[in-house]
Amino acid sequence: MVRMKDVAKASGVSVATVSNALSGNKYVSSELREKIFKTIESMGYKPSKIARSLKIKRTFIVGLIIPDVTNPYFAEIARGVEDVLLGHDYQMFLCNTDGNKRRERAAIDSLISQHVEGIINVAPRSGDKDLAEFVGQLPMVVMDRDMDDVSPYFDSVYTDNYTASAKLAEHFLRLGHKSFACLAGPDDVPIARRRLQGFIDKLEEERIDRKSTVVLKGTFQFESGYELMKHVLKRTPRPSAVFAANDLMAWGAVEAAKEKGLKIPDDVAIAGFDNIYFSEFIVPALTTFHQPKFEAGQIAMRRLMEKIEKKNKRLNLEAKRVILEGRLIVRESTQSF
Amino acid sequence: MVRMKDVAKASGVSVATVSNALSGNKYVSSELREKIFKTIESMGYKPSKIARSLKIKRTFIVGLIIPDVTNPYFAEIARGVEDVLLGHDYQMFLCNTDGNKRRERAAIDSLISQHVEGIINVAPRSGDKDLAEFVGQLPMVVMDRDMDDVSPYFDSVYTDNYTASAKLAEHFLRLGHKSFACLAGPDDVPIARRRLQGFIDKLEEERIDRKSTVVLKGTFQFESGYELMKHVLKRTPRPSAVFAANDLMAWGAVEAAKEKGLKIPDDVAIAGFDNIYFSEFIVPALTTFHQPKFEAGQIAMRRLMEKIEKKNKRLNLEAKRVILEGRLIVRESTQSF
DNA sequence: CTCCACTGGTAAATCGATTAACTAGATGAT
DNA sequence: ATCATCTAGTTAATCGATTTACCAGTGGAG
Repeated sequence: MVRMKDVAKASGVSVATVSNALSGNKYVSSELREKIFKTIESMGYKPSKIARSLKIKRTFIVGLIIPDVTNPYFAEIARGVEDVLLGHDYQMFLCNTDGNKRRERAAIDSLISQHVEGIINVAPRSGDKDLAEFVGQLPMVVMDRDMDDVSPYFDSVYTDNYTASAKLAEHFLRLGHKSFACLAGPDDVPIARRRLQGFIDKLEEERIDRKSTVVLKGTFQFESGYELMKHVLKRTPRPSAVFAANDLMAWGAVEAAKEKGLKIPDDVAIAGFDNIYFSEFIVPALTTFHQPKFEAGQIAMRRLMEKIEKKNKRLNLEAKRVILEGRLIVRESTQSF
Repeated sequence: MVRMKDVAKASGVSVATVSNALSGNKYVSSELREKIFKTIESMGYKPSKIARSLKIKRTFIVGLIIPDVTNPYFAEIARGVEDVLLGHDYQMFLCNTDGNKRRERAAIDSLISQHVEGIINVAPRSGDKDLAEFVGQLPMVVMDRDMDDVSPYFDSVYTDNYTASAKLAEHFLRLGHKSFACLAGPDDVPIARRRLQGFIDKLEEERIDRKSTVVLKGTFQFESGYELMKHVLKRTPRPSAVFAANDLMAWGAVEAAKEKGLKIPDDVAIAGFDNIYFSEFIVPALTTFHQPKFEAGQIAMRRLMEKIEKKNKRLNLEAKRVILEGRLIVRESTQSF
């Protein structure tokens, strides 16, 4: 491996001069600079980012923690994050947690000892106290966690899930539905609770009998939606409208309904949440609440970048919340056209 | 930040002893060891991987280069790679290239200067000569590139695309189809050429008139399949069977056909390639050639790990090719049940 | 009683960069 | 002529670990 020292010797200058020529931090005569660049080229010298990082205490690396890249929702966020990174010459460590608290914790620890400059933590399962432990250790932006209690510590970027699912409820009510099933997410995930609550509250507000609403808890995965829907379809009377906590579950529900020979939306209407890429194309196309995933990733990463800059200037940046604008998207799974 | 030096001072020993206690490389009396661990705990010391890397010349980081995580096919490979990594306490840099040669090149350069220990390069667009430049610089495993010419340089893991698509052709022929359309991948992607060739050759072998086969080139993306299919459906006579170069394109083709009010598979049969997770669930479920994506990621990563180990022992490991076993999966998009 | 091997620990060099402090020479103002 | 300033470079300390070479003390063999 060729080091800066070797380049210096070969071009008859000191390492300091090579370093200055490279960084432009101090003036180096164009004569020498040219000479140096030539030997760098000919020797195939590549500066060691490791050594550099050790000295300047910066790595230009961030960590992205998500439950699962295989989930199109998270994959799109990841692309948004990367999009911003690319322009800044940063690298990204990717960690999947499978929604496992222990793995999430391990990921954060590992990222910290790798000296990442910041972390984007998507849909964390860790409690606020767990996260609070890392306050001050490094900048972190939390996504998809719309509880107030994290915000004092870290920045957050998310959709107002409560209002969003209320809109879905409204949509169902407008269509005249009177009996409902909710395929909810895990109880310990804040956004899952919010989505459920927003939906339920709206129904109550409109004086729908609470007993006419079935609530089942699942895991945000396709299989989960499929299984829960099979249970729902065994009930009599059968609910006429099903709200799934995300598109993957809605999709599973659709499959279960089709298997039973039910017509969607006539026999049963189904809506999801997220508007993942594929929801437009499955049959029937899914009614859902659109979340700007790519943009959310960008926003979160830009915010993280700001925090990193500020931190390096020893400035403190107050924690901030960004509430994303989403929108209801009505498609064939709830309404015939 | 608390350094090893601080821990040493606080426990009244030298840094060497702390280091030895931590690594177990040299014997440290249990008395001291305990004391050291206690102060480490109380001071919240976390060893700097940067400093360690600089000294021992290892980073325990690998790079994964893929066209796009948003594509479920690559996402699954990524999970397979990560699965192996996790057991070895490695971290992974993720780079998306969007199939862009320049970005791929930039990714490799960046990864090298980050001192990754190896790279898994999935479906590279770079030519063999481009890649050859990195031979000897670091271990690399190439995936989804089934050309012989890369193999002398780097390990590779892939499916025998030629034989696989021949099987799909056979399947169509068995069903009695006589006129075909191929929605192929980009011409400069080796596996795209192989898939096309395998299909075409099998047709010829069975004396299908070449003129009855339409070949259109696309981009492996949903939209591309959709657009190409629209062109195909304008032709008279309309082909009765469509082979798309991957599931995403097949899916797009399905949508285009449905839009025209065509029945699948009766009016037109459609098959894809890859068997991505969702292909089982779309309607009609897709006939496709299954590739073991997660397992392929695991295999590639295990192989890379071997190469890294060998390299660190100054041993040379010959380049090797792993041909994966896939299988034909027949579903409703080609055959009514 | 000496010598040697062994044990448990330390001092200091090292990895490859950055950068503060310094220097030698040139230029300019008074 | 003297001193301050500027220019273009160098020397050496530093980042935070690992590891080689060394040392002091102990115990056993001869």
